[in-house]
Amino acid sequence: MALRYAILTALIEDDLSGYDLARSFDKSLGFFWKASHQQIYRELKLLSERGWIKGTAEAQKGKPDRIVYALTDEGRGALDEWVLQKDRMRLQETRDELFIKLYNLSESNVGYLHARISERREEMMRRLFLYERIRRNHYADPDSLPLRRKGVYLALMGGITQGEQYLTWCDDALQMLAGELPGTDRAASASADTA
Amino acid sequence: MALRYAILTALIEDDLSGYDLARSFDKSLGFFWKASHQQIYRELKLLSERGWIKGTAEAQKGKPDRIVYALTDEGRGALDEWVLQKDRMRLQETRDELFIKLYNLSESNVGYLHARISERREEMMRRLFLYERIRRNHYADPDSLPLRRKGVYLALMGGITQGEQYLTWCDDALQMLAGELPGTDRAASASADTA
DNA sequence: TTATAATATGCAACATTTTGCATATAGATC
DNA sequence: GATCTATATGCAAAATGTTGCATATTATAA
Repeated sequence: MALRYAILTALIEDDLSGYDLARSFDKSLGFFWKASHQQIYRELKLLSERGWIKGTAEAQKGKPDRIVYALTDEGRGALDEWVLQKDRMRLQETRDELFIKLYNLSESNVGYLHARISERREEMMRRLFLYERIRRNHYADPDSLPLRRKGVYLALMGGITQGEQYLTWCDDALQMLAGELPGTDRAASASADTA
Repeated sequence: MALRYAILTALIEDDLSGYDLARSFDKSLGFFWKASHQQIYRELKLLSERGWIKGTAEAQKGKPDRIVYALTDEGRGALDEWVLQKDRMRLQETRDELFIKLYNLSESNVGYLHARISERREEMMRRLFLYERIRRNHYADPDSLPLRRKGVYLALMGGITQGEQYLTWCDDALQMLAGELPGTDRAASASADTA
């Protein structure tokens, strides 16, 4: 259900095509809600049928035509309503397979898990660079932002501080696991290092 | 797919019934993977048919019979394999409706969103109490733990530090939103406070 | 000149999760 | 005696999300 409103939210400021949306779900809003292009196109069709958005075909030079969607008044109204709906908007659940895997830590997988955590650290670093750049460029002085933008700023800060916490955790975990890695004197599970 | 392995993981140390599992997914492991009892019973049936777990009916005094499940050697093997499987175990995605809602911050919902963030703060506080108690009681000296327990410890610390970060964010957000709440001199949207 | 990449859209099948309902026992409460 | 709560298990349908495939245009690279 939330995807529907995430799409409407993305359309508040700009009219976008499905393709644009798919890319914007890899950036900004996508930090808090991921969606594949298949999901997005399906939802766009439904939203269009409902009259919450309106699509307009646009010819392009050198590229296939595209359908650009704009929020309608109904859509805007539905979005405003949704924001105020309480129902099941529970506390963020972590849902992370890596943690389940950590519950199974053993000599045979410590090298593997160490490598996975390293990867995640790198990935999170890259993501934080993006977040931070957006912050510097658009949210340097949060107090002077218009109200809506303050909300976006808070979401962004949520992402940034969570990312920083994650990096710290990765470092601690890597350090602890490094102390358990099979040393050079024990060749038995050396392959786990490079796997 | 991960639920399957989360269940197997929960069965490593103890034999449990579906009911026990449902409750344990409200605690410990459940901090990292949530599941309803319907999901759990269905998965238990599948796992049983596959031979990864084995159920034994137990008569109880004063309560309906229960089926207690134990991990089989095949199940244990499948779990060990899964831990080493790379495939799609991506970086944790936040997936939080509240952030999408924050993108829609306006005068008409600032009171509502302030209240929701307050609630979450309370909920996270309660959760952190639990985490911290577990930590004190079972993981006070992490370096002396056996290897598998070190993994559980790392997961627990992930939950704790993330929770602490979340609390900090809530405080910052509440402060910023408090400055935007409709004051007593503006009665227009006063109802949003109590809604 | 064939192949690849980026743009742009979409269907169908499958997997997973959520929601609503259903059933049964027994102690505790009103 | 009726109702509530906790224990204990489960089906069926709906909603959501993922994966694999399909198609079409044009620029660029090998």
